[in-house]
Amino acid sequence: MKLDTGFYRKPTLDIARDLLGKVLVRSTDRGSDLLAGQIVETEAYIGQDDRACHASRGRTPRTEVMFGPPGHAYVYMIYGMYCCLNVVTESSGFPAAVLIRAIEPLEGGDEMKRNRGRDLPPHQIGSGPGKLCQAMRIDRNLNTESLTGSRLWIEDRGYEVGEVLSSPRIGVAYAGTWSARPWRYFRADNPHVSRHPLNASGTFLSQR
DNA sequence: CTTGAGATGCCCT
DNA sequence: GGGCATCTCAAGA
Repeated sequence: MKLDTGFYRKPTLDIARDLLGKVLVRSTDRGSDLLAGQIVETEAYIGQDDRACHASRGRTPRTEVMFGPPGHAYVYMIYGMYCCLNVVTESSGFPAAVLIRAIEPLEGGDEMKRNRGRDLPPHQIGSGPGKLCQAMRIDRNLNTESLTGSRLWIEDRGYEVGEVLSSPRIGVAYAGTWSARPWRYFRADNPHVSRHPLNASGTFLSQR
């Protein structure tokens, strides 16, 4: 069942943890089938004090959506060529969001592979915030989109999550002491997680 | 396996 | 103009 607004109006760390095992679903005009993937990795960005959070630099056109009501998409472009998907959390006026960092493809895997523009093994389709947006055709046209609408939403399909690990967030070394907070969450047993610690010791297949 | 460089557009100073 | 919540490819060990 589709998550409703109430799911997103909670403390952001709870949501980041609870989104693991939920299913991100995308409905597009092209291709009649849905694209769907299980969320296996997230990061929390919480408030104007959090120096890693885009909203820490104030209320601007880009960050406006984070100050708005929960349950909407915050999609921004990074490095000029990739997009990242966040879900806005907490209450209006308090800027916070959860970055979706990795998904395990469940439906439409072939189309996702085509969207990625190359032939890839399954664990490379959605193992990163830019990768999953490319795979599911998520770009800035979906910025501010409601997650209770018909183009992009998240479902609970009753998946068991198993062991959850946390770590500092990726790529925010500039954020001073805030960079050390363990606000990244990921499934311990899942090879679709980006930069999974087990990859280095060879338990999972290579990310490349 | 690892490391390093380059791509490339937008946001904010 | 500087820097960015990234990714891919090529080269080396």
